[in-house]
Amino acid sequence: MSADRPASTERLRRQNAALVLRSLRQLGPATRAELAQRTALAKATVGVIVAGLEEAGAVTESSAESEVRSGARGRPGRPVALRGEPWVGLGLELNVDYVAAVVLDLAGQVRLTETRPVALDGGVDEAALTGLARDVTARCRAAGQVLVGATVAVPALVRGDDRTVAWAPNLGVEGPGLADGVEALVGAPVRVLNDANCAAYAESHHGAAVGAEHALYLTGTVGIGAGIVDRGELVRGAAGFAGEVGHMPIGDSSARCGCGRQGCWEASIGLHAVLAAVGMPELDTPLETAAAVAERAALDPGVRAVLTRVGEDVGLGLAMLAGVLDPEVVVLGGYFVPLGELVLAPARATLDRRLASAAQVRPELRLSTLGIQAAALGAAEQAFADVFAGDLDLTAREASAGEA
Amino acid sequence: MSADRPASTERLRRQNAALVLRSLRQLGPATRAELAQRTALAKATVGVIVAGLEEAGAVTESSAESEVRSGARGRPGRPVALRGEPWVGLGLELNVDYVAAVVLDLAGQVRLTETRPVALDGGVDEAALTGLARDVTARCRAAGQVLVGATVAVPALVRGDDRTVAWAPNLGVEGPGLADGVEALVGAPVRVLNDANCAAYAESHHGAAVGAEHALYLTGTVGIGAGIVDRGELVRGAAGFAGEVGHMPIGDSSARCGCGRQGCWEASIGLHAVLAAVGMPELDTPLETAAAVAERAALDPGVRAVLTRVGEDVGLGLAMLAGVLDPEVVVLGGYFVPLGELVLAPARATLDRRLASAAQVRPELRLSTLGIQAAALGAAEQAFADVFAGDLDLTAREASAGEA
DNA sequence: TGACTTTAGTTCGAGTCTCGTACTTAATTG
DNA sequence: CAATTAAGTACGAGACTCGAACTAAAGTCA
Repeated sequence: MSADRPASTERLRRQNAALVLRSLRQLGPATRAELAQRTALAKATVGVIVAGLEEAGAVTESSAESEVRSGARGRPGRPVALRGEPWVGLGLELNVDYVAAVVLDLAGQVRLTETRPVALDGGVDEAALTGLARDVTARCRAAGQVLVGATVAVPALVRGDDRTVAWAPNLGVEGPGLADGVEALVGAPVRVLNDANCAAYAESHHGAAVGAEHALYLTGTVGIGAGIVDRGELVRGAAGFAGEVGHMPIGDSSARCGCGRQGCWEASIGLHAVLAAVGMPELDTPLETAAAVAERAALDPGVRAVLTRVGEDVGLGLAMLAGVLDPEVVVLGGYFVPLGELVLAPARATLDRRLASAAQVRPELRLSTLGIQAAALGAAEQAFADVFAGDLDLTAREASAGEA
Repeated sequence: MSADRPASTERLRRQNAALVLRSLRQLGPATRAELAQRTALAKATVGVIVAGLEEAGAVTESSAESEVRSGARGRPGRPVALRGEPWVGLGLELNVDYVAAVVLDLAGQVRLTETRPVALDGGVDEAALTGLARDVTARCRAAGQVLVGATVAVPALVRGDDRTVAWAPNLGVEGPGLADGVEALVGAPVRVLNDANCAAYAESHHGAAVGAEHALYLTGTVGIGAGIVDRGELVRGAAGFAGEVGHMPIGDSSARCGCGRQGCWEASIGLHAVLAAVGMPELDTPLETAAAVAERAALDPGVRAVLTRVGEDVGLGLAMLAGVLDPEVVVLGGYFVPLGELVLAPARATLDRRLASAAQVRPELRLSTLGIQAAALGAAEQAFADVFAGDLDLTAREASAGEA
């Protein structure tokens, strides 16, 4: 029920500044007059806000390039655009077989991406992540960029405090240690989030679910996880564990799952289930493996049949999730991407059959377009969440950081 | 991503006033000094806000009754409390076998409830609802009460605009007609909402889920529906249809459902499934019917076995929902209430077995305490949502309505 | 070429709101 | 009956938004 904090006039200003920033981010550059229309703020107010943002380095007057209106009547406006320069957000991903980093600027442009494979020797390589974080922050600093925050995506249950790793089956990192470590390293506020949540956030801001306020993201490798976006925000649940869909009792009820039970969804649609059914070996990465399966499917009808069965089970689970959450778009990521329509088509068909009522519209099923960097990108975007919500004031930060 | 509207100083004030109102509602009466502490507002500001609210009739100085501090040192404070008097919210429920109304005051006290059975002749009796609405509003007006808004709960899919009934299998009321009709009648803003959503809202504000920011409500009669509360707010989904859980493929996969498919959850745990399994007839209302079944179960182990099986299927579905949504509390309503532990105990056991991971905590399973009026009560509470969110200013309303 | 029109952006004063400080008020304590 | 303590109020300062008036920069048209 709303934020439980008092509102001073200063907060008022931050909120309106954030409103302008959001407008610029979502609808693109605009003159002050246009901004006043879009935000319903008074022209004078917009003028003041833009001046402040300009001084903070958040926006610039985009030197009238492509923005010249052709046959305009009066004085031409000077379009204002988000500036990519000083402010950046850092997204990191710690996974079992790789670590990744994405640097995103305020304008939404990716400034740097790096992925490093990690030796698969039982645990996760936290050192690889901190090393990557150190390198990337150094490079940002060298380029005169200023971090507004960083977020680490991990394949684990993370508490609602956005710091504490509560359960990490494959990682050796429980507790708030990871957040603390990275924070010390990058010198900016750090969040830790579940990777599926981050990927969902990425898809809704940059990927296949742009424009959808209600989206569902399904990550698929060995395990299956979901990220839920409702009203543009992540649904986290009481402890922060929402989206644990891998062990829903769906699909082949006799399939043995890694968790020790039978009938879990991921035992039917996880990568291992597919490999077992088609008799193929696991390659270095899930994406390579899935690509190999897709290649084989082109020749082998048996493989296609397996994928059809998997698609049907995917559809079954999605029908359930669609009923519960009513998303506008469902994005499939992970190993489903290389398999494409081989899985998507039967999933769509099953989804249609199982929708609860005639009035319900089938959510659009799409493949992720962000690749392996989805989670890190979403993490970087998360770092800007406070800025666009008006909780973090770039103007006030000048003291702690010069601009270019 | 936040509200996309500009913030004026007037809105600022409304927000802070709402903050005070919420504090009074949730934490009870308090002196101005205490309020200042609770809200982090300045003492002076609280003074101004309270004065405004007092003038509007929203609060009074609670004549120092039970609120006297015993051995206090300085000047005693005068506790301020929400006033029940002029401002009330109206909740209505239109169902297949009854219509109900609840009048709730600003302080959260129920001022009036009325339930009227309706003849079961095929369709829903919209006239009964409008009649009830007319009577109740008349009585409110006579008592000098002023409606801040009304909400109608219906067993139907309602669009996100909170007005349009999109799909009502048993009702003859599609489109925005119902909202328009009631609005003309009561002379206050009217919303239409799904009944499970309203009941969930009621439980989280007045019932078994008070204090839980994340709750799940399961309504059970012939059909099964869910209401989802995340971060204190209803999760509605893209079209407003979230919570349609009755047709998830769970339980006995061969069970025939009214929707024409097999294996729907409500075909396993709905009232008809129970009656068929125990060979008992349906009585006038689901609650009476369930009470009869519970009575029989005390003597007949066969009936108990059936209810155990139902409980297990309930637990199976809840395990799935708990994984997806991670609620803190799950409240069972409808016909589950009379059955009580007969269903709850096996549901808990199954839920424990099926939880996705060791870190997850089983949500607390509770029975609804609000009875048949849950939906209407939640609807009434919804009418106050704008007030407590700071979107509706009671102070400004003086013009249109005197006070007692 | 030069007045006229049209739109963009700024300046300025008024109005609101919150906040901190100082002050008044009302109780208890010794 | 002071002294103490805490609640509530009055008041001025500061921050912010807003509307209106004003200036700036283009095109239009005679």
